[in-house]
Amino acid sequence: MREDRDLEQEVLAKKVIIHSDNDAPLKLGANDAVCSMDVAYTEDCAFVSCDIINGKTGEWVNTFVTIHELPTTPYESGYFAYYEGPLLVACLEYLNKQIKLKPSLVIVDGHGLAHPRKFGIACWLGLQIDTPTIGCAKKPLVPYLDNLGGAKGSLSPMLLDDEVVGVALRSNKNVKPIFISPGHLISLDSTIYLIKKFHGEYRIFEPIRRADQAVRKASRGEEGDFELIS
DNA sequence: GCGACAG
DNA sequence: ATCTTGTCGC
Repeated sequence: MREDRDLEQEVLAKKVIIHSDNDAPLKLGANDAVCSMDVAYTEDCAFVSCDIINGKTGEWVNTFVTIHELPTTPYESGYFAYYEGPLLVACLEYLNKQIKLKPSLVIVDGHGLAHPRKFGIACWLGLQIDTPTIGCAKKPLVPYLDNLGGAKGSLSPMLLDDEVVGVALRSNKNVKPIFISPGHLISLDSTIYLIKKFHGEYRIFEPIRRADQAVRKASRGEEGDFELIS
């Protein structure tokens, strides 16, 4: 009964497309929307945020928050996509209908390839929406080489049976690393390049940080720099 | 064997 | 994820 989902993840993982670092990098222009998403939960509903930045300049465009019913599937490490994934899809579908939003890249709070079966939530979402995705997590799920330098920008590979499936990134001086990995339709090099490019000045990737602030405020009934859609 | 385990 | 204040340090 856990074998089923493992098998399903292994099957779906084969459909995931990770570009080679030798392939052309993902190019983003001023008209490309880069969306970073997060979710907050209350006792009776879930709030999903979608933070949009300009794909060329990285400047903030807008942050939307949508409200949904709580997931019925319980959260389990390794099966995060079954819990939170459908909420992300629902939010994006809603924004597609309401404002014709079509993301060129989606960055999620969780892992992509850097997952025991190479199928983190970023991979799952990428397949669902047929769009490039990146996973950007605060804790590792697979081992990483413990040789990270202390300087901002230092990297060390995350390994799954000798295969590099992501990197630990020292996102700022003297802070714990964050963990990034490609989800779908992107290479590891492009993943690292884009995360560094849009990262900002704190430990957490700035657009994800904004998305987090937006949903937690919205879930508490507070106002902020976001549009609550309902 | 025991605990830890993305959010 | 969520329950939660001040405080030390860069």
